[in-house]
Amino acid sequence: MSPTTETLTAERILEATEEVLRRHGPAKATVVDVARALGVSHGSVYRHFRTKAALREAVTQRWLDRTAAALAGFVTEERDPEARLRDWLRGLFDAKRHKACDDPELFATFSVLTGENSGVVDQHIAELTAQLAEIVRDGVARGAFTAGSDPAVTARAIFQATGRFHDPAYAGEWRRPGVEEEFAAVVDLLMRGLRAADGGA
Amino acid sequence: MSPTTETLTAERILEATEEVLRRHGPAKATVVDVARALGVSHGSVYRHFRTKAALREAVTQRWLDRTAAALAGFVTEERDPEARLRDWLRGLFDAKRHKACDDPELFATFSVLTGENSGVVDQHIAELTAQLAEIVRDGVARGAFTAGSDPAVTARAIFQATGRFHDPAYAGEWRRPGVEEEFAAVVDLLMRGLRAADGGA
DNA sequence: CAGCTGACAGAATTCAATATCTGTCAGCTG
DNA sequence: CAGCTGACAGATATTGAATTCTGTCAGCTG
Repeated sequence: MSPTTETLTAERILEATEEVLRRHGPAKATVVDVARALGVSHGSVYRHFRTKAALREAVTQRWLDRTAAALAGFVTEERDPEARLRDWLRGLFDAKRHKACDDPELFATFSVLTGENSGVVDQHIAELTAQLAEIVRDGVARGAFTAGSDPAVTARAIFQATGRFHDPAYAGEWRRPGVEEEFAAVVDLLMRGLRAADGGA
Repeated sequence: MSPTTETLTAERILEATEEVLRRHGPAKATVVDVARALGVSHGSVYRHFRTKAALREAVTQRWLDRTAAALAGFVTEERDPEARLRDWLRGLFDAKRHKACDDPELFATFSVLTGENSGVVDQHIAELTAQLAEIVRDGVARGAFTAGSDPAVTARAIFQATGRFHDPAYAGEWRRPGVEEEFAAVVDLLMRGLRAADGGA
């Protein structure tokens, strides 16, 4: 009765766990459900993940890593740093907003998971701000930006200042009319603060 | 047995309700408790507030109004607009942070209340951004700021960009070492974006 | 013998019975 | 008679007994 006869891998378990979470939600997804979906006993799942918490953490990490990977492209491009920075911020906002608006239940599920796994989230945020710092550093090197002192500090400030447009806590606001304008206003203000004093004029 | 023999006023009920909330927390504070604290029957409380929700809403508003009033001073001062803006933002951050750190339980209670009363909170935020807009408008008039288009839009952007330092959702972060620097970095970036192009040089 | 199974103990959740609370109102009281 | 009381009905919350889940492990299977 197994869905497939492939060997049981961590990857397949993660896949099944995501599916179970999608179907049952975070409160009712059990590891027995996951095992059933894979056609194995739940004891087998524990061979790959020490605890249910570890399994959920791994799913969370996978999810967050996908987002980070999608944004990495903007970092290495050969283009105007300000444009790249704007695109990166917009990319993050759009990605989150689409997830939140297209499938609110799934998004709520992952909001619960991220709430449970602050360590993984901290790591994710560190990765994102590192990407931002890279763009800022490049902008400073090219004379497009004036980063106060440390690009990493500036990057963190940019990330925090735009929190309303990527922190799941604010997901409810992303449907409201006017968010677009609010996003633009915040980004514009930040970009003006970031531009080199000579203004590129 | 009444604590006092004064007539029962809305004000006295609000006072007692705050006390009951402080003692019992938001989940266990009942209107019977409030009535008992005042030495009256709970029916009397309903003479002044149609529902328990209305009572809690009024308490919430009182609480938020106090914060807003404390900041209003910075708006009308005759000083460098940038300094006033910085002081206003710091004032908001310090006020919230002290409330959150000095009495975490009470702060949690009010976080629950604000979560219940989004209408009142929206009004409070509108008032705060109006104060900000006033400072921005003044700064533009004096040639200290370049507000992109509408001071109100800029004010909203400033408020949202500093959300991490006043939104109760982030209260947990306010104890961490480094918040001070993060706050400074965000505010500096915003101030640079706000300053007139001539830089006041 | 590497990997899986399924019975098991203790932890966590559900559910229904019970207790408490909200909001109303007829009547009391000063 | 303006304002308060307290009994009441329906709604909500609490409790603890019964179910379900997690995590382990001795033994089965290919």
